[in-house]
Amino acid sequence: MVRTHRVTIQDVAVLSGLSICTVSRALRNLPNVSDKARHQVAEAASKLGYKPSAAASRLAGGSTRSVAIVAPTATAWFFAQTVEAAEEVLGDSGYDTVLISLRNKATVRRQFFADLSNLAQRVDGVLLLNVGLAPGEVEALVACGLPVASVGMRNVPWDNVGIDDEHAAWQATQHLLGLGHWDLAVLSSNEHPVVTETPRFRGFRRALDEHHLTVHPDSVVAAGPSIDDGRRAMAELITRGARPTAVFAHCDEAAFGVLTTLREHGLSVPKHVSVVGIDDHPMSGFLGLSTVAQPVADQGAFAASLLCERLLNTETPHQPANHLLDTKLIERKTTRHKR
Amino acid sequence: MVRTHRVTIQDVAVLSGLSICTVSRALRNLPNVSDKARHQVAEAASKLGYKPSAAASRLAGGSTRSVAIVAPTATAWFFAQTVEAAEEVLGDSGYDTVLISLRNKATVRRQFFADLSNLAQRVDGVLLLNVGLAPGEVEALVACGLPVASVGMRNVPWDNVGIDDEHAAWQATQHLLGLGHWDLAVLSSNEHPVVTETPRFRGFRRALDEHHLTVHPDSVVAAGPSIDDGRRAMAELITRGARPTAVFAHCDEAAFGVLTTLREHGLSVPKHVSVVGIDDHPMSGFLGLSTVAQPVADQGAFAASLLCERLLNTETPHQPANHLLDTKLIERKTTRHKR
DNA sequence: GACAAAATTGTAAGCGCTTACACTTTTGGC
DNA sequence: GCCAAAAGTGTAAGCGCTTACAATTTTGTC
Repeated sequence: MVRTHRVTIQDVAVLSGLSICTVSRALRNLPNVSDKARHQVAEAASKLGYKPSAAASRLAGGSTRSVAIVAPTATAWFFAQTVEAAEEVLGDSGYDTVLISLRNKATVRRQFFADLSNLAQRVDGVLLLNVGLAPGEVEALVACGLPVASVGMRNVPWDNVGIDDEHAAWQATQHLLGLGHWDLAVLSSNEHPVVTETPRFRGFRRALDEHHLTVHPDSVVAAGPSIDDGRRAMAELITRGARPTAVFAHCDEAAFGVLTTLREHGLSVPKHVSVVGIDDHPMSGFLGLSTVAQPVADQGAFAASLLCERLLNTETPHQPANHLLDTKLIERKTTRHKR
Repeated sequence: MVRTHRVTIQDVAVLSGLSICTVSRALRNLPNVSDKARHQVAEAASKLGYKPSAAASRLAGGSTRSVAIVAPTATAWFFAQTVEAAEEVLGDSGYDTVLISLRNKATVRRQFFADLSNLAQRVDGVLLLNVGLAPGEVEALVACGLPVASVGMRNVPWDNVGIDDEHAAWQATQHLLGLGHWDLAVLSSNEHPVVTETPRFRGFRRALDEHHLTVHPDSVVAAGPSIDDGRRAMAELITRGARPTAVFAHCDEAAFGVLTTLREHGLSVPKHVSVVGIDDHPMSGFLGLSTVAQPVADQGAFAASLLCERLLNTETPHQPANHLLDTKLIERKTTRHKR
């Protein structure tokens, strides 16, 4: 195949008999272009198979036609689902998806925030997935000027889609308490600097409060959203001497890990210990894991569409909204009455 | 925060007392720059916190500093793992990762190949993950001029990292046959147009051949790499009236789905049916799934590093190599002797 | 030292697009 | 029909970088 010269806006201009400038405006649907011109341009462009150069467009002050998706880790089930759903929506709107995984590492995370100004010239917007923000980071994000949208975040000055995490955790915990358990352990997300300040932890605590129970520090353990982290966390709990009759894991994968460790220690579920998670992972049904179901792909797709909207009308002022999707407790076989 | 003017190469040139051109060369480690100049440039650049503009660099014929990772689907465990591992390596080499999921859809897939020339101007290279190639697609890829590397592919004119799929499938099947099973069913990847021509299917068939057994078409079913696909595939098998005493699934997630359906139908594993997969997914241990373990993240990281090497020396001619990593049969509890 | 060759550095012309501004044409009110 | 306002179109100046090629300096040889 011969390396044919790339089709530029110039070619379109010549073929349509108009100036580059008019072509540029027509292509981007800007005002002040006659219908006739628009038509000619559209025809010429499609005939030539013209695709604007992202680099040139960007350099001249236009858009990069790409957005960054930032996730605490890309391997967890929840993130793989939301990323793919978001990627689809973005792709349909003509945006490339630049994946940035923080790999659950503080250093990577710091690097990301330090490089924001740099990021700002490579993408048009940012989609944050459950990225726990430290003080000042919201400001840094806003300051870099990129439109932002997020999944699973709180009190942020941009559009967010999520579930009511506190409520979901409350549902799970309340379920356990309703079954007569009062010696509970909790796996809390390790993504936040302060484990006991995540919304899910708060929901857990609130449920205990309502039953006049208090949280024992030894029953709280941090875990990432993975099976291995769940395993380790439960093992840690046991090492500490905690012998809860029920465990609430902040996500199903962590709950799977908990099940694994419990079995390794000869503790049977739900006979000795009840376990509940959040997510409704495809394996949860098979394993009989009781959980609080949440729509996952929907969150990614929804947040991506909100971001696209922002990207389309950068000018229009906009009141950021927080969209909460429903969660539902699904009782299965890993939870039962305390004997 | 004040929107300060971006630091350009011009600023570095002025501060270092050299010309833009020399700075450009020094920054890219090109020859014909004195050590002294290199030093001054490096110092000035770091003092100003200079980062080259990807757009300008690209437009002027330089690189985009980003590569595309293309996966048949981004949600499967294997791909989430390899993508993250590759993203890390690429990131460390200064490349952004553009994620492209084919979403297991023929239309998306076709679109991707049709848009290759377009892709070529947005990224510097492509990392293909188990993308089944139709005739002509290899040529299309080569023609677009982008350096390519891949994971899990065969007979391709670029660097590849993978396992010996045929052998892995043979290992799994041989294990089943060795246990006395002769009525086998197989879940084969649906990603290829011809299900019975995937390497894993060939390994399956070869093992049968060696035992003078033949493959019955009703015992072959297509499935994607997901639990749900595995469920459906096994259900389909049962609907067809197949009553195999052992099932080989092309990946662990599909095997999980098989387990699910079997239980729904009152068939117990391994009493009635033996099941074996490939992967060694973190859940497989817990579920007792017999499987052929493969290094997963390693493949993504390795392929990414090979691609980076290609990217560094585009000029140097290069003999593409196929790197095969080892696999290992892990016998657990879902396989046992046929009664 | 003189001079050619080699090494280093600078000049300037783009890369393909956006956009301020100038210019031309159309529209509409009287 | 006339004229100002509105609408449409074109000109040209960059955006920040790469890269021929020209200009300059350094090196090495006799």
